[in-house]
Amino acid sequence: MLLRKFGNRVLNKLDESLLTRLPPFSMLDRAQIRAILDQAASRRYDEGATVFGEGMPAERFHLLLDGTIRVIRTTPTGEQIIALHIGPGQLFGIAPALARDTYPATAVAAAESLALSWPVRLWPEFVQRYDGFATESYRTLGARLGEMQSRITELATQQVEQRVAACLLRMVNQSGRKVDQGIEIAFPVTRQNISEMTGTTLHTVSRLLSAWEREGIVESTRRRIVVTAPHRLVLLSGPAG
Amino acid sequence: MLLRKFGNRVLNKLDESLLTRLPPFSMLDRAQIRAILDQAASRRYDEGATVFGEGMPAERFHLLLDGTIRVIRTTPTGEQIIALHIGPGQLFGIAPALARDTYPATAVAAAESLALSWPVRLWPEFVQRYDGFATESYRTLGARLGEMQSRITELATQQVEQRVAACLLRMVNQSGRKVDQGIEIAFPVTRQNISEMTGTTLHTVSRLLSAWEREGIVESTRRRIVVTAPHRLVLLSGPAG
DNA sequence: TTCCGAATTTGCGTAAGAGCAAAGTGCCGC
DNA sequence: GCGGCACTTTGCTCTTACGCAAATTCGGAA
Repeated sequence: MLLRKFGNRVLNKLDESLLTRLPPFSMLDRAQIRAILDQAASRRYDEGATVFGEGMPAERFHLLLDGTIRVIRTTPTGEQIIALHIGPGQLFGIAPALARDTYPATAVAAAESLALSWPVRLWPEFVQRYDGFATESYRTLGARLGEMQSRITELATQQVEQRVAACLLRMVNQSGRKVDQGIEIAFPVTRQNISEMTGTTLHTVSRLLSAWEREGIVESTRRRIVVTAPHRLVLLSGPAG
Repeated sequence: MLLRKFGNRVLNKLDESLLTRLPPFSMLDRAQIRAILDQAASRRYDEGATVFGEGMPAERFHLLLDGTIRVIRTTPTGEQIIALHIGPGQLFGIAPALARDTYPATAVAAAESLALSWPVRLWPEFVQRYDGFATESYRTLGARLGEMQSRITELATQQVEQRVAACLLRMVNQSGRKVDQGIEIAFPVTRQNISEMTGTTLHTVSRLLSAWEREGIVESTRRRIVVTAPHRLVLLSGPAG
C-alpha cells in the first residue's frame, strides 16, 4: 500500500510517474505534471475521516491516490445512502466542474486513504492550460452519470436479491483484489453499508450473504467479503445483468 | 404554444430574443446568438416521436424550445423507466459534453415539441468561443446530477406513496401551468408513466390517485393531472421532503 | 353519432421484505 | 488474556405493494 511506502508529506519522483498513468493527466508531459503537483496539497485520511461534508463551501477539488472514498448523502430522517465509491486515480469533489459552490454530498474515507487536492480557483486554469484534462474529467463525470442512471433503473425494477448481487459485482469490478479463494473487495464493507447502497435493510443483506455463503458463492468475515464464484453472482444479478 | 405561432421552419427575430433568455446563451450578445442560430437545425416532433435512441451514435446535441422531452431507458426485460423530463430552454442529448460518442438513453417527445440541434463537432467550438456557454451547460448538468441523486435516495428510502407524491410535485414544479382548479402538469401523463418514474406499478399509482382525488388533493382526467392542493402533497412526500 | 381501443379503476390473494427482538461472535484495545 | 463493543445472525410477525383478473370509462376517429 502506498501509504506505508511514502508516508504522507512529500511528493516524490514516483508520484510523478504514478500521476502520468491517471486519466485526468494521461495526456500531459513531465513539466506539466510537475507544475500541477507543485500546487497540490497531499493529505492522509484515517478510515472514517471526513474529507468534506454536504453543503460545505466547495473550496478544493481532490484526486484520490490510494484507498477508497465513500460518497454519501443523509436523508432528513437521518438514514444514510451511499451514492458511489471513489477508487485510486479518480477525481472527486469536483464541484467546480459543475459550477457549484458547495459540495452536494459528504465524502468519507472507507479505508485509510491518500489524496491530493487543489483550490477550486485552479480548475479553470487546469481546464484551459492542460489539453485533455477537461475531456478526461468530463468523461469520468459521464461514466458516473451513467452509473447513477443504472442504479436508478436497478432500484426501480429489480428486486433486492438482484440489487445486492449487482452491488457486490460493482465493488468487485471497481476494487477487487485477487486472493486465494477468489476476489476480495479491497475496502471494509459492513452489511449495513451494503444495505445503504442497495436500498434495503442490513437484516435482509445479512440473510442473503448467509445464504450465498452456504451455497459457496461468497466467503466473508467481519467487514471483509471475498467473492468465490462471481459468475454465479452475475446470474443472480438478473436477466442479462 | 410556440408551435402554433411560428410553425417549424424559419427562425425569426422573436426566436432570437427568446434564446437570449435561455441559460446556455444568457451571456452572449446579439451577433453571437445570430451566429449560433445560423448553424442550427430546427425540427418539430409529434407526441411520441423519437428524437434519438439509446446506443445510437451521438451526432447532434439539442435544445428544446417548446414542449416536453422524456428521457427513457429500457431494461433487458423490456420495462421502461423514465430518467427525467426536459423542459423548454434546456439542452439535451449533450453526449459531447461528457466525451461520449453514443447516446446513453432514448429521448421521446412527451408532447408535441420543437427543438433546435447542432452537429456535435460544434460543441467544442461553442465552448471555446462563447463565454459562459460551458459554465451554464455544466451547471445544468450538475443540477441534473443532483436530481438523479435525489431520485436514488428517494427510491432507496421512501415508500411508494411518498415517491409518487414527490414525483407529481417535481412535474408540477418543472412544468406546471396555472389553471382554475389548481396547477396542471403541462404534458400528458399516464398512470403507467408515473409508475415508470417512481419504480412501482400502474395499479398502485391508480389506487393512490383515486384516493387523492377522493380527498380533494388532485383532479385528473385521462392523461391530464391537476394538483389542487400542492401543500398536502408536500406533506405526503415525506418528512421535510 | 357510434364505435373502438387505450387508459383507468377496483377487488382479491399473495409474496417479498421490513420491522422488531434477541442471541451470538469476532476483533480491537487495554 | 480479557472485556466490551461493533457487527452479524436468525426467528417471527406484519405490512406493503405486487400480480392477476375483470369491469368500466373516456376520448378520439370514422
